[in-house]
Amino acid sequence: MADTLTTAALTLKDIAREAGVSLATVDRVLHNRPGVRPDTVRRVREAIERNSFQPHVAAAELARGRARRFAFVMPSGPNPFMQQIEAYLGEMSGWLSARRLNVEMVATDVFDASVLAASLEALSGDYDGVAVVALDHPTVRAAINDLVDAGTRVVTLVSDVPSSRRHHYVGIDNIAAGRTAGALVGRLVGGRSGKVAVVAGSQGLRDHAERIFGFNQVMASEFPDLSVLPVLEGRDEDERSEQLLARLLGRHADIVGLYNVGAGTQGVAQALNNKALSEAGRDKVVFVGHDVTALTRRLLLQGVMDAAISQNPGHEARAAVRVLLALARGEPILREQEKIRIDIVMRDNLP
Amino acid sequence: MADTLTTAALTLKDIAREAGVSLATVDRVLHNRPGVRPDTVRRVREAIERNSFQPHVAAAELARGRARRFAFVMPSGPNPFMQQIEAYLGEMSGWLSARRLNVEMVATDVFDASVLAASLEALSGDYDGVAVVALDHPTVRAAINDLVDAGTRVVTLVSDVPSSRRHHYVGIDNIAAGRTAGALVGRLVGGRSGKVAVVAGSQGLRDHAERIFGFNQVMASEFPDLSVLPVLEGRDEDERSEQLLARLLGRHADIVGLYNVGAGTQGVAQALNNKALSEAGRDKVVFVGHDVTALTRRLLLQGVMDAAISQNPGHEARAAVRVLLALARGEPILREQEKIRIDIVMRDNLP
DNA sequence: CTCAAAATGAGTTGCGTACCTCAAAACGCC
DNA sequence: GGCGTTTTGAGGTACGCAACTCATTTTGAG
Repeated sequence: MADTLTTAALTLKDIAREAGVSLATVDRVLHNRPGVRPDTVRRVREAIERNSFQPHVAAAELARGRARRFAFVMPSGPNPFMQQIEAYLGEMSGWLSARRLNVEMVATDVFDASVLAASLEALSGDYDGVAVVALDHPTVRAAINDLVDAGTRVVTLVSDVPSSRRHHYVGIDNIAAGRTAGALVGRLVGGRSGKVAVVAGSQGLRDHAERIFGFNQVMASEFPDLSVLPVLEGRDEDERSEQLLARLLGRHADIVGLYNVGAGTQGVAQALNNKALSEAGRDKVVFVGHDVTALTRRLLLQGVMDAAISQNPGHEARAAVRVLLALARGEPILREQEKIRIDIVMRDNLP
Repeated sequence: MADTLTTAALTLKDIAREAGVSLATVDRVLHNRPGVRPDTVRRVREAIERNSFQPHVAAAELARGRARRFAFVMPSGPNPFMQQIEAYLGEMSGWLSARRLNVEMVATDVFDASVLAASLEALSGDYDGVAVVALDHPTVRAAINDLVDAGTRVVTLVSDVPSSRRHHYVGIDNIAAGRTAGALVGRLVGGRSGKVAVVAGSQGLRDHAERIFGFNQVMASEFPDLSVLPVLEGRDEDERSEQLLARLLGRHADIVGLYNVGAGTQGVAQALNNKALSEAGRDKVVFVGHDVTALTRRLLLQGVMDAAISQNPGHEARAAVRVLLALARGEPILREQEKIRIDIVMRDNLP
């Protein structure tokens, strides 16, 4: 009836006895310290395996004494999504200090490869772990690899550098996110045929490019009645996005759907709400965008926006910390837990 | 540039000095032990506040010695959703044993109030925390309250007993889940008018009843062109669900949408796939159901199912453990982290 | 076989807290 | 003021591990 999921609590002493060596030797093996014969190492490792021994986290943490230092390297501009991540880190402060973890925010221009790389290099040696919103660029990749070589744990956050040797990526699969947006626009348009507009920050940004790729994939294969118009590059700025989109809406009377890939949501919404349009008796344009912010929340409730694709910023913040901590402790990572999901948020499941 | 989120590491000794008392007195205050004058208690509490002191989790954990025992009281039947929860708990076994946490599974008939209550009462005193998939019934409520009074931490899992004094509920808002299902069916039907079928396990189950309530709310207010047919009670059984639904589909040629509230998904899908129907040249029925399992995953990929409302079972399992642990340690709960979201899962964002 | 180098054993200290004991001091009551 | 009671102080031990020292044993090269 009662089925236990955990094993008895062994200690290092038990392992030492099992392996027929002293505590000191087990300690050497456990921490990869030199001066142990390969054969002895094997014996100790086997004893650890055989008993599926887990060092007591609390004891290990207590014994090492020094606190751990983590750095979060984030964009300096006023980006609501990044501000949310910071806010959620702030909410964890009690959790962090109870574990003697120091988390520092480092603001930098993440869009300038050399500036970002310099910021990363500056952290070398001082930190146990670094989370970075990374630009995918050779210079940045090199800086990340340098950090890793220096023994610092590195996770990329939101935006990945797959070619680097970062230990982990905390963020969503942006191609799948684009596909999801495509499926939503297609389905919510509801059988009408017509054109679909796409507004992005820049196609040079890896995440935006990937989202557009996924979006087009789905539109082409599953919704032949909808044709996707060339991407508007709004640079994530409200004014520019509004102007570009307004012009496009004026030119094409049969736009039935809209995918806003990045920020600039305010401008996009404004262009859609334009009086001239509604007076022309047009159908509502299906509007799918990204992220749940105060603005998109309002737009969803008002019905201006139909769905938001979201990556939970709180989850990302906590996952980054947990992954860095697990890496530093040498604990396994709970992949399922740290995986960031693509959330579809509509009015009725607003978090 | 670098902004730290945590404070200096104080110890109990520092607090004792600050408050002008001895370590022993601080300890007494911290653990609500008797024998301290109210005035002294206040002085100590103030010193703790003033320095926002946090006991070192690792040290506390190490010092208390004994392992903690948690029990998960779950339905005994072969329910895939519950099996997933168990599986995810199994995946945590390393994490658990590194923290000297013992988690035991207790299978019982959660649909029989007196049996469930007896199972709960039997746990009294032996466990630090209990997570229970609870039936909302006065007898169960009393059993939960008894556990709480005995000092055991109790969280309800998946299904809540709001009137009890359980410390926390780990699960979704089922009314909102039903609303979300309604919005999805309504939107995905795409402007067609017709009838909508609803299949539930039983309207006597609190979560099913709440989902249906939310579903009807949205259908009535937002989709006047769709009329909801009386609920079919399939008792979460495949065969029964299939028969009931097949009969309904035969009677109403204009069914355009279907909401499956609980399990029995296999049967529902079979009824929809019936040859007789497809040969009649009917439109596809929009099918929205719950939970991502091997089956619903396949149905989504095949296009039989259009969307699944999901509560992440892995998240629920981990959240339950974390909440119990935080409660036992007297740590604050990260509400944002432990909140279970209503996930909308379509083919392209299948996890 | 010899001897230096490598491997190992034995032991210590300290991390911050929980939990306990015992003695001393402060207190309130008559 | 004396008494018993309550409150407080002082101190110790234990938890499991990291990190270190130093002595001792084993090993392999010459």
